Amino acid sequence: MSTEPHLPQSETRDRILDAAERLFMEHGFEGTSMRLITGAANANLAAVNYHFGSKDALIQAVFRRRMTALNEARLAALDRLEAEAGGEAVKPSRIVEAFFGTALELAADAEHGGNTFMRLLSRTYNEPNAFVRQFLAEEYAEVMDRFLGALFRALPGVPRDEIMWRFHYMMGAMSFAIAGIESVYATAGLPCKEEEPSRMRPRLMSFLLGGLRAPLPDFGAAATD
Amino acid sequence: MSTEPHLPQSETRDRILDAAERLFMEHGFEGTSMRLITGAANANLAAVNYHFGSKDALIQAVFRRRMTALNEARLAALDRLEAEAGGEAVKPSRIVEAFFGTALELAADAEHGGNTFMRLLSRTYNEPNAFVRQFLAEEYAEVMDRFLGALFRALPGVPRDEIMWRFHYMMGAMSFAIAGIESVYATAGLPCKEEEPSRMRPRLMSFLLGGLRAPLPDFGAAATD
DNA sequence: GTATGATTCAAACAAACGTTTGAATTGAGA
DNA sequence: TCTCAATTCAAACGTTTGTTTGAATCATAC
Repeated sequence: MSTEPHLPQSETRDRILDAAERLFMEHGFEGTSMRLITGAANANLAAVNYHFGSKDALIQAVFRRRMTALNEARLAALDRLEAEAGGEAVKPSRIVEAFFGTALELAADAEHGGNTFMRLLSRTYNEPNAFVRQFLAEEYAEVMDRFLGALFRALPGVPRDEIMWRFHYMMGAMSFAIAGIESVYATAGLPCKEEEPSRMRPRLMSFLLGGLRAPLPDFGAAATD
Repeated sequence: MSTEPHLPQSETRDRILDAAERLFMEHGFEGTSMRLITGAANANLAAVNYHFGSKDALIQAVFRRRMTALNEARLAALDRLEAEAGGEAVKPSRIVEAFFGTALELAADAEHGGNTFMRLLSRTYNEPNAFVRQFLAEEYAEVMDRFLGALFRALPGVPRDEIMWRFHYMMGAMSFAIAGIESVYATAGLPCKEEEPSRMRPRLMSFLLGGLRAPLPDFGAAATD
């Protein structure tokens, strides 16, 4: 109150961030107007430009708010594993657990918006929006370097291309896991009850590890097929 | 020319569909204006409304053009497998090959827009746009029914929930495989050369089958963890 | 040629967009 | 009470949006 200048962290700012996070997840960036955001946040239309400067800056703020914490948690988990291993290579399953488990924990937190954010993040992977992608790539740079490097060391016999692609596939599987199952199966007359959060983690993790451990593809045989 | 009324399948119509397909893939539905589409298609602004009626109708037309063929090819492949099996259950790996292999073949066709469309389709999974989702769900209904049913028969010991989730995960992995790897790893100083199309299929298929065959998750142990 | 239906075109429409403005309102310190 | 900065607000800004219009152009059949 005394040392800090004047950063009441305006309650309005947070309401706008929460509303924007949810609406971006539901309708995308271009599909969400400032009037929709400020309306849902019970704020004046001009509030976004006052607090953030522009819509683009708001988008970045929405990501920055959670992304930093997520990536720090991931790096901390990897640090812990590498410290335990003490020079030895960390087991691949532990590395995968550290990366994707951290994300799933955030996605399981529905009360503080973690789930909303992870669904927004999943959605954003497939939106080649120029500056959002640039922003995400910068945020991910160190994390990717560390985790892929750990996997390279853990799987010295496996080509690095192969590891990167499998990691990429795992990201896709996680993305869909978080997005939920109702997307396509809803109208199909199939039972599609939503996943209980505590079941998602072991379910997905088993699949991911199965995929990671799969035998290497035989390009020679398949190329002529 | 004589029996058909007047359907010259206006060359303009196709140019608009091609341009829209590509631009929707790059910028999303809301991020792509009619002026951008008609500009890229060398057509007049009013041409979209003349040939399709509205922007929403154009979106549906873009999907309908390829989706029907893709799903028919999938069903035909499954028909073939079931005929070969002659009453017996089809091997899970063959079922997965039929569903995802068909999609990958379309994605490998870069010349006639198949690749563009598959990337658009992947992107659309994560866009809960109301009426596009409805449209996709209807298009997928029969295919999902058939393929999941075949998997249920092929894996009688596995809970149906588990099969549906793993199929969903596989869709996510395929989605990311088609979208390409450069999304996140670009700025990270990692080698991220694009995949040669012929290598994508065995690479992804090996991962998918590894995930499908993974041991079932142990919910009991993990729930208390 | 002339008529007819299909297609293209430039121009305009109202609505929604992100942003800016300048005056109100607020709240704490002097 | 007065001050001053932070915040809110209604109103307007100039663009861009999807769509419509009515005349021009094209191609074909008579």
